[in-house]
Amino acid sequence: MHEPIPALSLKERQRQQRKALILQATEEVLLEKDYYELSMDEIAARVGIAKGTLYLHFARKEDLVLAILEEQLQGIIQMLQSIVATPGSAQIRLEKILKSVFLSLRGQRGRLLYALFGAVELRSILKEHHRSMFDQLTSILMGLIEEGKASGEFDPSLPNPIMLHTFTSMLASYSFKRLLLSEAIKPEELVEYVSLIYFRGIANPASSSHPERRC
Amino acid sequence: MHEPIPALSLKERQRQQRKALILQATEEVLLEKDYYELSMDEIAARVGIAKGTLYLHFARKEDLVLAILEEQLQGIIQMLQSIVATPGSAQIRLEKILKSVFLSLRGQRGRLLYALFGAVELRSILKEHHRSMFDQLTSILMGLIEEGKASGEFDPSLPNPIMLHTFTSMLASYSFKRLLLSEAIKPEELVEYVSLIYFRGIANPASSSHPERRC
Amino acid sequence: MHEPIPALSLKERQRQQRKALILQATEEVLLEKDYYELSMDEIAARVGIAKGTLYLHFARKEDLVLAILEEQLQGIIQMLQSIVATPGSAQIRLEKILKSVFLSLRGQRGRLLYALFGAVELRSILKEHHRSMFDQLTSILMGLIEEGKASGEFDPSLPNPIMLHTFTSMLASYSFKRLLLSEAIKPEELVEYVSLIYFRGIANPASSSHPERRC
Amino acid sequence: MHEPIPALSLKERQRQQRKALILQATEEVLLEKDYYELSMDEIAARVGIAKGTLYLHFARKEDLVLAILEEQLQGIIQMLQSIVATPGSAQIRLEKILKSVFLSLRGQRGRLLYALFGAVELRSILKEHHRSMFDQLTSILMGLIEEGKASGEFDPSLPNPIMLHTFTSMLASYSFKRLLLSEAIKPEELVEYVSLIYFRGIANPASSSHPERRC
DNA sequence: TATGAATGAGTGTTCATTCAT
DNA sequence: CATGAATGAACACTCATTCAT
Repeated sequence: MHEPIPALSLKERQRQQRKALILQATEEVLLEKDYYELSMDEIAARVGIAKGTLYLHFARKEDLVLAILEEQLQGIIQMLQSIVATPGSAQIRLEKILKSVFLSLRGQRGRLLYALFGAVELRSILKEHHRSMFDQLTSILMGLIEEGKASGEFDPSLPNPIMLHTFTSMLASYSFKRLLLSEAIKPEELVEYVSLIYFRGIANPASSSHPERRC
Repeated sequence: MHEPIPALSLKERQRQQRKALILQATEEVLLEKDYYELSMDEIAARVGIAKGTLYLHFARKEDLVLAILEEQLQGIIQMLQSIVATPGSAQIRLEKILKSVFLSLRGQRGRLLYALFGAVELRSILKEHHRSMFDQLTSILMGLIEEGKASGEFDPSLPNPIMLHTFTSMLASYSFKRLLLSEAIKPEELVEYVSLIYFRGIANPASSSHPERRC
Repeated sequence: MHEPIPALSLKERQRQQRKALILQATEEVLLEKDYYELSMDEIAARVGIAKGTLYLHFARKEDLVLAILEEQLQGIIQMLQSIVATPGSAQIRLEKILKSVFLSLRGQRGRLLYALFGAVELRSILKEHHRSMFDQLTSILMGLIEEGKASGEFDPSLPNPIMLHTFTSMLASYSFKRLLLSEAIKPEELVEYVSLIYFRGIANPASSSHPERRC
Repeated sequence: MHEPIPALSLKERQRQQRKALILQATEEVLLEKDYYELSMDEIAARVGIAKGTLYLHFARKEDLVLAILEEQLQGIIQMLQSIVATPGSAQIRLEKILKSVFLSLRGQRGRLLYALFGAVELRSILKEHHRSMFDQLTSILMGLIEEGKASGEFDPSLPNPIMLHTFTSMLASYSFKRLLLSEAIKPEELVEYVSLIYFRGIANPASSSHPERRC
């Protein structure tokens, strides 16, 4: 009489487990093939379940990919939040974010995200569906930028959206991705120089925190 | 009576016209769908010709898209070259390039290029085929950057590839594209601020050309 | 309660049934059209299933036809083997083979085999794939011929390959096929005379078994 | 006023020449590809004329192939007739025919004929169309057989159709064709042995012309 | 007359989705 | 609930044939 819930939860837990397995298998495949080459057959085979079973968890192929995107975005948001919660100036924390993203580019997560991003950019259905998560993402970064402005680190004459989008341009840059994957440069080095350019570019000219600005 | 050429040209002109119509229709569709959703049936229907006719002009779907990509890249390369040939400092010319690209983003050309770029990223076949054009493109920009370094405009301590890829990150940025398409900002304004950030970022600290660096 | 097999067999039986239906329909069509005119659409329509279903059983059109060829060749090989295992002289058994083939010519099997044979001759892919079955087939006949020679029935001065191929020329003769299908002659009669010619032709002149050779 | 015909003939001659070129090109292609791989495009290209022009000479692809078949059959008929007109016994002349056919098997004519034969056997349209030529062909051979019977060379108890079709089975045998193309045996040798078998098989037992029949 | 661009029905094959078991 | 056989619309591509020039 105490808890019918666990009994339900048991099934539910299995269900979630199965769902997680499907997502995981799909991610694996997505690292090898792109969205259009991804087939439900292959996913089912890799999970070791019947194709029909996939549809008990995800009504459409799209939903499956959407779920992965959501998962990944969630991961990024968490990463951002944990970095934001870190002590240090806005610049230091933005640098950490840059570094974290660039370092992830060679790993699964990074490659997966770019793969998804391509599909997301192209397919408006996907685009619409995650506006809120993207908004969350940008508002976290925007918070940091505002902080930096408030603290006098950043140039107050620059419009925030531009500072934000310039930053995200570099975060989500195919140019840098290619550069990193070509192994022509190490992520740490790239972060260093890109930060140098960006933060010099948005630095508050009135501030004396940058040695090269001193006389 | 002294031109056998026009007679030949008549048929050829019609041929080219038809080809242009196909390319144009394909471009239109590509603005709505991506490469994989693009169907030869739809293109034919939109041009108003039979499907088989498409294949008189392009042996494979790939070739059709490749032709568009080539055309667009050619256009960009020409744009870059004509801007590079313009008088002015490296920075001024890079700014012109930025402006030209951002201004094009609302037009067909810009959106088309982004659409293709997505596909290009995904399909290695396309990637291979146009490496030389991409190389041409980057070497033009690299030339400007080297010029700017030689003239003392740009920070000599920054590695050229990083300066280049930071620039292209902004040129080919989905963030800026979205910002512009959202009509939240005018291209001219965006160019102004992005230039401010980038060129401040890469400016030669030893140079006194930038008023905000003076004491 | 001691058979998990029937449960498995149920689905499997249905599967095999469906497969058999497809093969049968394909055979029917192959009696009317040749390999190139055979269309997956028509087969599906004739079986009364969707086109896609065909591909659950045969990955490619080729495989479908190959399966039929294999089936038919297997049947012939078994027929040959069972006749070879029969008592009697080599000549008697070769005659039985001739009779069996000629009798089958009016039935599906015979006509089907000729239809396939045409395609086999033309398409090297099919040719290669079944070389071993053809080899098996000829080696059975060759065995009989060698037996006949060893027993003194056949002329030892004739090269075996020629005796073999002369025999198969008559077995797989379009001329005889046409003659039989024209109903101008009964298979039994044809066998009788053709045997007379062939075995007189290859008879051992030194042997006294043939009355017409006696003085 | 004497002969408007030559003037017409000039055009007509050109027309026939063109037609011959088309036939020749088609034959060339047919030696490489089979009927279904044969494309009107390729023929036109090889002749060096426009595809539409083909249709001024042959209303359908089928007619073109039919014309070649006719041409080839005509050639064979002439060959048969010229051999029949030769002095010698029926057997000797039939042997010449066998030799002539086997020798041609490695050459263009032979291969072409087999290629056509495959298509002809399968496609009833072609089959119907040339019944008369086939009839001519068989009646020539039948004539020789009757001659041989009349002269006492051949066994009078064998039905003529069977003697005829046994002969054509060997003439048009895929088995012998393969044997010859495999270069396992020389045509002359094959003719020798096949003749031995066939003519021994159909020999008149009452006749004393065959040494091996003597006591 | 000769052309060759245009046609469009037809091909084999794929795959997300459904549903009877 | 899980299955996987069945579906059928969709796809890129081909080619004999037509016909305006």
